Amino acid sequence: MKRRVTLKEVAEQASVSYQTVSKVINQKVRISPEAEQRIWKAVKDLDYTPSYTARSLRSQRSQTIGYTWQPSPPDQANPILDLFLQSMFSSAEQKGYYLLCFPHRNQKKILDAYRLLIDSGRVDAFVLSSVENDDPCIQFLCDQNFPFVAFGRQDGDLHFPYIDVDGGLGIKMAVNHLLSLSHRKIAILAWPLNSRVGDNRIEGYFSAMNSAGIEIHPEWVQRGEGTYKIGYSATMKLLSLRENIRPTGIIAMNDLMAIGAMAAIRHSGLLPGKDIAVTGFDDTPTARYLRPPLTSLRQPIWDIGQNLMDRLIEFLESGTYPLPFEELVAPQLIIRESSTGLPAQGELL
Amino acid sequence: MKRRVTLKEVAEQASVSYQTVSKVINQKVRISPEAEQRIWKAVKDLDYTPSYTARSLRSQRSQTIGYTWQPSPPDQANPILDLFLQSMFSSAEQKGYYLLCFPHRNQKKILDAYRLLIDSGRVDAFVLSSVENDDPCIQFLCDQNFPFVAFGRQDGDLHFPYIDVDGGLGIKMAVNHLLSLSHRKIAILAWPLNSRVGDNRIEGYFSAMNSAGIEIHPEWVQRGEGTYKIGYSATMKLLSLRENIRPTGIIAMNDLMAIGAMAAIRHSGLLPGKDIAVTGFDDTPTARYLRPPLTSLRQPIWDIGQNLMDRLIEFLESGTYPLPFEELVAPQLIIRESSTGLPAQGELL
DNA sequence: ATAGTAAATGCGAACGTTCGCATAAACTGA
DNA sequence: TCAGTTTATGCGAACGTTCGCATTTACTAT
Repeated sequence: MKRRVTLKEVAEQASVSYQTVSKVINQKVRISPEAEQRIWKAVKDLDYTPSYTARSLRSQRSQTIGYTWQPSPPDQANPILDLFLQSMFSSAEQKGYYLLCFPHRNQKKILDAYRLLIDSGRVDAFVLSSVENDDPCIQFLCDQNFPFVAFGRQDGDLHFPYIDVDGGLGIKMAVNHLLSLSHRKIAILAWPLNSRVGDNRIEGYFSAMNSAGIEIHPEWVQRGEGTYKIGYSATMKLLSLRENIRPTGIIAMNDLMAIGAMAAIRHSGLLPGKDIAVTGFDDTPTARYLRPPLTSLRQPIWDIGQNLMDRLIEFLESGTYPLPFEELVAPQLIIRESSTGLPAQGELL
Repeated sequence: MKRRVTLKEVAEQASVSYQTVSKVINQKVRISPEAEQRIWKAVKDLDYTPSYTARSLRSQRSQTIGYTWQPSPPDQANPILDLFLQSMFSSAEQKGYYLLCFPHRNQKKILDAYRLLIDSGRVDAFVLSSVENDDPCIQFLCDQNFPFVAFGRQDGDLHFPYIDVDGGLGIKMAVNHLLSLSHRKIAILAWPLNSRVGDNRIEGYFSAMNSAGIEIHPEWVQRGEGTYKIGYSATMKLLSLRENIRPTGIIAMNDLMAIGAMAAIRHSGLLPGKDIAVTGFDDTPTARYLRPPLTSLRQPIWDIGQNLMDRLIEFLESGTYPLPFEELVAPQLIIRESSTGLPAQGELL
């Protein structure tokens, strides 16, 4: 490991004061062309790289953005957040920022982690994802007036810059899709009460069904954790309803529940897609490889990550957030055989 | 945003010099109990947190580890690396280190990124993954004598600390599994020539087949990128072989190719699992939800990430790597219906 | 020519630590 | 009791920058 090249050495080589070199490098001052020439040459010859540490000690900025996310259980990896990460990187890198990732254990410890990162001056801002109502982190960062952007919104009085996917709209699209295929008895596999994301999404179901003038039978709303198991058992319940209210279409709030639903349908001697239409949410990589391939809602994750990062950096450098301060984007319905019963065009062989 | 609390303020409050406070905090010195008491009280009262930046400027260490990985294409997310990341975080956090992630574009730019991170003093070490032969990053870091550990090995003279999964052993396990099910004509969907990982894995195929005294028909070795499409088309070729050499078992080097293989088998009017046994590699989350569920090789990613990180930090703090310097770990064969034709015990409903 | 302004560069200080050495105080043992 | 040793604390410097102000030099306009 070679020794570090400092400003002073560059200055000596270029026969100017080291402070002048600093100014030239940061383009803080106009200087005679010859001197500038000399300085850049010296920088290049010596292969000088500014010390990040010294720079941020002096300027009190770390050029680093903190990010944490819910680790998904090993057997249930979250490809969406993987993509989200990548998109943020690619955006941050171009502007000369780095991402500092740290793990997310229980809610109590996470606040300490934020505090430490802020107090020790390691990060200039945060990105949050998987925002829920009453998320203490949001409250904390707002209180501290520390810069951040969020992937996900929150009900309530707090105002902060976010981008979120309009889950209600997404579900509405799925319901309308089934309606257009002449389904009338449509059930939903929803999340437990009082989840912000879940509430948004189910609202879309109510609204779409209402618009179509369909009365929702209470049994059609099944709630539970978004697991395969719940999807399976809830669907079994639905299929055991008496014939005149037994659903012919099932909307699941994520792909995993939809997969469970399809298994339940098959085990009941029915064909998912043909006899009962199923849709998921997230369009996980698995969706297209299922039998039948799963109709699902895809979120524009890449754009969201890039946008969030761009806005955050814009704020850090200019002091104001670009508009829109809050934004809701629409997911895209990817139609496959699990809802139509027909192989989709251009899909896998 | 409140102003930063510094050592000097703590010192004043505790009526000692600020350097003494520093020493107490870092446990560099013994001091009278009363003074120590006062100092800790002041630290707590003022809610003092050392400035990370100042600290690392002075001590020339950043307590930060750099990590980069190949961004997987959006439609083909890599849940394995997601898990790998998490395991490293959880290990690093406990020791007070952070992970700085940065994206991985083309090979040329990545070297510049390493250089910048090193020269600007932002990281103390790196973790590499997806190591290939002749990886220029490894060469570079070895040349610079900059600390790093790798997930993956390399053929050649370079010595560096790594952990790798024994892919050859994994494939051997899969082949032996099929042999034990009385398959004799076993084909392999392999990667293009001259991929280190691919070469290791196919070696296991050759070796297992040899040990069983089976002569490998050249057509049984199909090569191509590890995509669904290649898996599909290669399997179509295999199925069109004349009956006496048409394989009854197919080993794929990743799950995606195995999925393509199963689709090809089904489209040929055969049943994967029953008529033709198929195995994959990686045990992606998708594997268990396929029809039939896919037999696959699972890598102990979590342990690997933790181990690598522990060893790296150990090195940073003590100056020597704990043994073993190089380690090969075995994957685990997860047996499901795609190879046996029978529903596995304890699997999904 | 001469004050007045603009442009080019230098200088000292500061950011908040850690580190080694110096010093003062207290304690040992004959 | 006094040199010798240990223990507790303080002090100055350094890490490599950036920043604002001071200074010098050159240039304009009367």
